Amino acid sequence: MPRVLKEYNERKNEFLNAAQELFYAKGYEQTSINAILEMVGVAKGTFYHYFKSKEALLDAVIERISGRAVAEMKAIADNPEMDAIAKLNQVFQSSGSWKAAHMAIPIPIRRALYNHKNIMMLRRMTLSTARIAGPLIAKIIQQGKRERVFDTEFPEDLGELLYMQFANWREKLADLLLGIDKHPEYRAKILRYVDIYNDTIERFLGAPKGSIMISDRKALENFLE
Amino acid sequence: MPRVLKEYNERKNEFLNAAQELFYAKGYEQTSINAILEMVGVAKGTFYHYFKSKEALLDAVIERISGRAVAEMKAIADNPEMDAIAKLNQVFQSSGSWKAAHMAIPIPIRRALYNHKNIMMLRRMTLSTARIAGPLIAKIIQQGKRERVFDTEFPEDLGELLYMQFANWREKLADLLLGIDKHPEYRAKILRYVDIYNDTIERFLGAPKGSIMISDRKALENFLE
Amino acid sequence: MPRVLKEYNERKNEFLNAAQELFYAKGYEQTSINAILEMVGVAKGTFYHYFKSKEALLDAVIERISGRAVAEMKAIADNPEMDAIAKLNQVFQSSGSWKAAHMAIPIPIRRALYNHKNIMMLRRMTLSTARIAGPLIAKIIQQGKRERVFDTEFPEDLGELLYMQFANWREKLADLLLGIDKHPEYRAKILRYVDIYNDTIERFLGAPKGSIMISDRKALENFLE
Amino acid sequence: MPRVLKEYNERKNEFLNAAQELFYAKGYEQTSINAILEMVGVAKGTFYHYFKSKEALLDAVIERISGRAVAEMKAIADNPEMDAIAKLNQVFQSSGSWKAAHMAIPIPIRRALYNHKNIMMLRRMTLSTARIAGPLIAKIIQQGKRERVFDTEFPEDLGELLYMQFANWREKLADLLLGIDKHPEYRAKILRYVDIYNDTIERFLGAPKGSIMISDRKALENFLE
DNA sequence: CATGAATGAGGGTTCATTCAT
DNA sequence: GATGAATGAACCCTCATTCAT
Repeated sequence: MPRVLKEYNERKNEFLNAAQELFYAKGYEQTSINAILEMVGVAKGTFYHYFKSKEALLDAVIERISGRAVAEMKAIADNPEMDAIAKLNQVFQSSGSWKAAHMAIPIPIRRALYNHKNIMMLRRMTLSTARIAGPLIAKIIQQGKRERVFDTEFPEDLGELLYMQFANWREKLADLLLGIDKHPEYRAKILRYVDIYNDTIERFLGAPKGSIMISDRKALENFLE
Repeated sequence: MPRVLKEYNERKNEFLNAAQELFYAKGYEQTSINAILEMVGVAKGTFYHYFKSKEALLDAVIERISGRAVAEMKAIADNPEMDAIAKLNQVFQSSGSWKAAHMAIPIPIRRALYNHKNIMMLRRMTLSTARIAGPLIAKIIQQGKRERVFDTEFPEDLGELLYMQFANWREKLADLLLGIDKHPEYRAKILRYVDIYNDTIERFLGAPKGSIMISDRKALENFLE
Repeated sequence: MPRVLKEYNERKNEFLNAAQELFYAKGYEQTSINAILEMVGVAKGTFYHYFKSKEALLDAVIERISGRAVAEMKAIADNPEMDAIAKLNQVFQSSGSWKAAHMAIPIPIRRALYNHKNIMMLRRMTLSTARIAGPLIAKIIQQGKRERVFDTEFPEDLGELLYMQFANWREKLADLLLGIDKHPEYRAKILRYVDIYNDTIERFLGAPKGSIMISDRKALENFLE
Repeated sequence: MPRVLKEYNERKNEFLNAAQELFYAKGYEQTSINAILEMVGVAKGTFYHYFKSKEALLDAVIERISGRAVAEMKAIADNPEMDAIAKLNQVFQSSGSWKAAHMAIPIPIRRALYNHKNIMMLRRMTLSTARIAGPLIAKIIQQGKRERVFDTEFPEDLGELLYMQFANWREKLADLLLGIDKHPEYRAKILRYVDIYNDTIERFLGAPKGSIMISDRKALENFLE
């Protein structure tokens, strides 16, 4: 194999990209270092210049993903011009994870991502993100209390709980989406669930009816064609 | 090793028992067929008389567990003498999985059970149970509507969603319980979460304030000593 | 590869034999499990039915070798018909390790055995043997004291020390033997050393001049042709 | 890493120092070039400017150590003012290797040094030293013969043999010292061995009783507190 | 002289599964 | 039904060494 030299961070990113793609597609346990090596196109030993172990690679992948997700959220949460409801809706709707996980990703990969062999990574990503996203969302909720659109006694706790709820909803949605071929009735079910879900969040926060559109019904309807 | 002959179903149950214990304690991937064999006290080849593969064993374990959980629920749901609220509270509170998962199980095992290496099995158990428990709970909700204690437009969907919500709560609770040693403040957080959680369910169902005690605050308070 | 079934102990012995030969010839570190497998003619996984690890195999090899050496010694030491001097001479002269290590073994293997890459195993064999041989020899020395042919204050300690001395001498001798091609003068040196060595042991034990022939001069002279 | 230029020999010495320390502490095989590089604070490729291979480095380390040991001995042996017995006692007692190996070195390092994984290097050092030290000691023995305090027929051979004997004794002593924690009775054993050992050497050389104190009983007694 | 990314053969080990007995 | 020796692909990882810069 001809030797191709690259800068440290460039190669490291190649590893992260390859790993992320394969972990998504086949699951962490099911992805061999060999497969990653092959995708990056380097020799066996090269891996260990960049990561101490396979597990360290997983950590890095997770950290990168949740880091990116949080960065987006942070930008929204810190925007001084938006009101709390707009922020909340956008934090989730525009969340890279949402779009990325559901719309843009090709179906076979999506199918793999939510395969049960993959749950572990997904869960760790969720938890890792929640830890940072929780306080961020909590701040939005507090803003909402000041703006008198939210009414809740537990703004801090709700930040994290809301994010977890979102993550679970996302998984449920993915599940249903992937089952549509077999169960056409899922189409209607999904739209019903969107309503229930948004409604639930409103009750959660004591927000005005119809204000929360964490999951965008319109976008979904379009997607369901 | 002396050859011990047993009835087909007896031996099969021994396999299921051993597998369940080990899967709980160490996770599915981390449990080798060898370990199961050793626990059952039987030779290598014997395994394949009972299960086609390791994966088939997992399926059987999951099926058995969710079958048991559902049987308990069914008995409660079908009881003609209870009102809906009592049924709902008891379905979850007395749910074998709940007690089993949190109170009776020794800490190290609980720690293992909720380790992220184990999530896959837990998730599959939850999904498997939810599929059957959903309609059961839906029936209770409908009874509640007839009794005018619940007020919701989506009784069918809520059955399943409620169960999933419960499962997520259970995981979150386990997480917090296991972290108490390191973070004493979790003690207070857990009790706060119980309130939030019960409150959430009430809003979910449009139930009277204070009626829902899916998670029993008193029991938890005692447990937290 | 066609499957060949053997009895547990037979196969285990095949492993021990192959390992011993290869460890001797190339050293422990330099011998790959693969090489052993190839020599035994079985598949990779088979190894781990018999030994928990490569290190466990080394332990077993060492134990077997020193076990055999000691068994021979024990037979001599326990012989009620021999006097102490005869026993002492025979314990070492007839010691399997001695003959095996120096006379019968083909030169290239002998060369390898005493290669410095191999010292570790040799040393462990020596120590392992010494631990058991020490008390055995001590008993002979005590018999010698009773027979008034040995005169020493430390019969117990001398048992072990004598064995170690012997082992060192054996190594030195091997060294010289292997150097004979390059240094013809070693021939004379070896014979001189035999004398010195036997003399040393006599002084060690306070034995009569000429009584000790731990290393057999005659045999060596013959060998040196 | 900033590039630091050093004089050839200075850097080479840094390599030797690092290697010696690590070889002692972890054994040759167990020490990776990487670890040495890290300790020197220099990049991968640099190593091969100074040593052709890892083995060449070991050779250099051994050569340097035995060179130093011999230099000390030589100074004593060539001292025209000392008598043979004083020289002999001092050659060993003051031998850097002795003090270094037993008294000054911290226990964990000593434990490592005499670990069986390390024997190969130790043995090579001993042999390498013995080759040069032999004739030196032989000269002292001959001086002793002239001074009529030694009485032996083989002064030349005894030089080397004496050194080897010393080396073996040193290893045995190290072994016992390291076992003292577990076996308190070793304390007495060590002192007994010192006596036996010195006595042995006297008989070896035909030296007056009590003249030889190659191992210093007093120093050891103090050390054993 | 020095760097450090890259090599790649090879290491020991695991384990679900097969099959002759 | 049960045994357990045997399989072999695949696993993760190590490390002395090379070489473009």
